Amino acid sequence: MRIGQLAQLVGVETQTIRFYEQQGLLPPPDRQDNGYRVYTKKHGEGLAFIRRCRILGLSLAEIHELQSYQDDPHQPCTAVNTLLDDHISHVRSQITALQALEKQLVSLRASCNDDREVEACGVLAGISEGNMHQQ
Amino acid sequence: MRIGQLAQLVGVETQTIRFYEQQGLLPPPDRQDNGYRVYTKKHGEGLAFIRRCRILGLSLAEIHELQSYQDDPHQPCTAVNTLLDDHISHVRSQITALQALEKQLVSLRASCNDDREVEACGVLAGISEGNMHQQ
DNA sequence: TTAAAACTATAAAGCTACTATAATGTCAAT
DNA sequence: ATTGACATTATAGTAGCTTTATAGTTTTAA
Repeated sequence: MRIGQLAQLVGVETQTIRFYEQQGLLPPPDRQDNGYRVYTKKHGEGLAFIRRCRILGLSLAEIHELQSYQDDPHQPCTAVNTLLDDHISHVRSQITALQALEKQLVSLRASCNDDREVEACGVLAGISEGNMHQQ
Repeated sequence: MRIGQLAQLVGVETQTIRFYEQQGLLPPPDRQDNGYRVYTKKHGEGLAFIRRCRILGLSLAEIHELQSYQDDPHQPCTAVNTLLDDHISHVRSQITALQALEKQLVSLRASCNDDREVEACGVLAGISEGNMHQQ
């Protein structure tokens, strides 16, 4: 199959496929006489793997790491689990940070209503004066 | 004051100050005969405002928008409040997405322990087969 | 048969918000 | 005179693509 079909199959843009190849995440496929890339089912699986990892929030570097484990199937999978554990704690700390931020924003928003002039806006005043009661 | 002092005062790097100037977020300061930038208290306040906005997660474009409101102090501050409301809902949807992601990751992690070979790793199998029970 | 539409190729720039590096110039102190 | 701390500009790098430009190929329609 050619790049456009693969792209449609997995739901990405063709440029994204070329980009992954360039980044070393997808093996370079064979070429037709005209230079067009020819993909196999294996490529499709590889690409789908990458996309699912991306949906899980893994970075390209982390995906690369997972692929290196796949290439050596008889080592223990501790490293895989550790990678995931690290990622989970990363996601958790992001959540915590965003929740703290939400609190700050909501309390800032409560310091104003819509019926004022910019000059007297509680939100702008709050930011300007640093009344963001941190943490 | 010169750029280094301003940087230390507000807690940013000198390059960041030049960057904000280049992006039109800080007004270009006067220069000494040798070309060095000379900053006033006003610049300090402007920079502090930018930094507090950044801590609140606002983009440079949003900060720019806020500045344009500040320049016209007698219009109603509805737009400011709307900007903040939009940002709050943005943050909330990020939190929601990350919480869903965390669930997915945790259940994926539960499908494996450390005592397997990569070949039998529940995590890798889960990603490969798309057992990520979405949503 | 030919011309347009659709697909492919490469290379390079753009996006965000900086950070880092390079090469150079200025100033105070030793 | 030279070292050190500071300043200047210009350029590239970061992540993960997306967009644009330019060009060649294949397929479809007139």
